[in-house]
Amino acid sequence: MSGERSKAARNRPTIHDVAAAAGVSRGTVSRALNGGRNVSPAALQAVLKAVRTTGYVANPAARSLVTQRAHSVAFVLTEPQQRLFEDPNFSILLQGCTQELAELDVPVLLMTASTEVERKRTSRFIAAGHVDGVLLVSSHTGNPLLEELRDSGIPVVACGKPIGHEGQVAYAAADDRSGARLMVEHLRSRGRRRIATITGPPDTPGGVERLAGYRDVLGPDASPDLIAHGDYSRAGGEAAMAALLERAPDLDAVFVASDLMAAGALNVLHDSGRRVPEDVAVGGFDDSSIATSTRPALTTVRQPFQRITREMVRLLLEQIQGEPPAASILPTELVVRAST
Amino acid sequence: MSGERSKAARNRPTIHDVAAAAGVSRGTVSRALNGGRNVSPAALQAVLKAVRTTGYVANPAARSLVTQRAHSVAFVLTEPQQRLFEDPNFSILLQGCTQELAELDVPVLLMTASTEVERKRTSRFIAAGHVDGVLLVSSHTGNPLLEELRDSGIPVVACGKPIGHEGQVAYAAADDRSGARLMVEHLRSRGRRRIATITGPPDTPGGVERLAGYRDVLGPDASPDLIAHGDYSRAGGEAAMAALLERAPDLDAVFVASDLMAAGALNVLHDSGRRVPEDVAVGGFDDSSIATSTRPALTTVRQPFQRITREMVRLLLEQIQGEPPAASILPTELVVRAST
DNA sequence: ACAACTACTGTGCACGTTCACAGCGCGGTT
DNA sequence: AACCGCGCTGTGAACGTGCACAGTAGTTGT
Repeated sequence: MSGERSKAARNRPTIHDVAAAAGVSRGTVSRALNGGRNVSPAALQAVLKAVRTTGYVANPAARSLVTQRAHSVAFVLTEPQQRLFEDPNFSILLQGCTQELAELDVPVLLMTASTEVERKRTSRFIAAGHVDGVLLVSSHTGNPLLEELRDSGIPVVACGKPIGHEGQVAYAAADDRSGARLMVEHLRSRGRRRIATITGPPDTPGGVERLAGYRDVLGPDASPDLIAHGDYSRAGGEAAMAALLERAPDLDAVFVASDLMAAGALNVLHDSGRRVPEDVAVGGFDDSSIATSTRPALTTVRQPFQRITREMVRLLLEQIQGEPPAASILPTELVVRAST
Repeated sequence: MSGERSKAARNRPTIHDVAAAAGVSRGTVSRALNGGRNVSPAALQAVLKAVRTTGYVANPAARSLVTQRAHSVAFVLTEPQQRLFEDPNFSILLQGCTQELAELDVPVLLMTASTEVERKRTSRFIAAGHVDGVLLVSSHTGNPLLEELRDSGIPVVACGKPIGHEGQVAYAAADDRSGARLMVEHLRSRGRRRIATITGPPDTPGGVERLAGYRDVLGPDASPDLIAHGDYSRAGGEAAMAALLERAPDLDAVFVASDLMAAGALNVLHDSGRRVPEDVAVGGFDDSSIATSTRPALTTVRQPFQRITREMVRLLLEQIQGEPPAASILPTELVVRAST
């Protein structure tokens, strides 16, 4: 990254040029542009006009250097890269956070930390002060990155409850447990009696909480035969569904802990000759774009992604302002479609 | 974004601290860290050790200020936001570019420009010098952003041929036309005679080129009845398929210009009682993650996304170094699965 | 009348780095 | 012996901004 300066960089007007054009001093220009307090109306107008004529835009590096703030935020994904484009949830979170922050003129840096090398790089990068805070999308517990970030003192907001760090790390999450209860109660109300479940990984909050909600409703009916573990991937959903059919061929419903896994489960049920929902009812979780694209369309539990991203951003900005980390638990909603 | 300084920002070691710890001067530390030329082995070792003990990481803002380089790059998406999580192509491009650049320690800023407001914001942001270059993912022609960027003189690489700007703007693209030919020839070789197509929007390179490839093969057989336009969305694919069935109920194959639209078309064919591939063969384009998740799995044309992203990054870095914009056209490949 | 306050303005300094330059010692050539 | 070139080193300046401070003019209060 060296060589000729681009046309954009060359001759870019500085705050001095604006001051000269407006007939005031640098300080006045700076004040006029940052809040405009203690600036006379005449000076303010002159500055604004000079900004227009010169095409001045403040140099972010110079500003960062003196304010000790990067004025940007990192979105860090610790999941395998595959996930970003297989599971729409991640894109939705990314897009929601980006949009939310764009309105505040805060750019989002996208970083991944799925391998050891990437984690080191990301960690070092963040430690360098490139960003003021981190939006961390990492479901698996035990990832060293979270502790590294916490130790470095940089504001962090996790998406989903950070198991083992509750109270120390801010987070926003849907109420997984009661969402799962909603779904399982719904399946029961449809007359289903052999309700199986495909869970998320046991080291993720969604894996734990959604299973807990399932157990809340079924109690002793939640036999181990009816519980299979998935990894939130489509292939994982397929494998888990196949295992369930092997162990409990008489099941008449499945609550799947994510829409993507549910789509995999639907394919396996289809291949096994079972009709959905006549023979087996299928419930998902997320209400992602997948839910309406399967045949039949998925009954699912809606995660309020827009509120989640809004809360993540709010919690992060709060911490950047110096407030202590907090948490937000958001309600879920049952969305009934054709699969139950 | 003001308030207390975070723990990370407080007491961060500077190059002075490293110099003091190593018993050398700032200049020597700087030289040792940037290439290490004209530095004695003893000094180099001392500096490296001091860096380790102090935990020094260079301040990016200070570096940017003096080098006049942001050392970062923007990934700008001008499509409707919906697309980012509906169509895996965008996530793949994003993830590919991010990974490619991460290895060079260049962070990627994600920005959208789907509305007028966003475009203005993004344009201003880029003009401010936050980034050294732009990876532009914008299929529709006539977007003012491209001209704004070109006028500002910042290096830009488009993904897909920028219609009307060839030769002025660098780009990387798959060879859409010959890819389409591959698919239509394949359908013919399967004995299909009434081959329809669902195109992309006529103001996109994929919309134009893939249709041209279809016409190349079919010649006079490409009757208007057999051509429907989609918008690269799943819903668009559904609508186009429904229209085709209306106009040409005897069709026995469809070449769809994207996997996502093809998935929509499959659903409509399924709902209309037609069997795939027995009654109607369906070919997609992209070989995205969707292709293996439909039932039946999609025969499709593989876009070499990894090479595309690699080329985009290469072309961008070249321009940042001062070289003129160039273009890369990459070959496609037919992937035969169950839908044909 | 003078002091005290308010509203506004200009100036020096600092942020942390890179780069150009000058200085140094040392070995080899004139 | 004086000179030159070479490898290495330290130092001052500059990048462009925000902020603290000092200063000025005008207004209010006693």
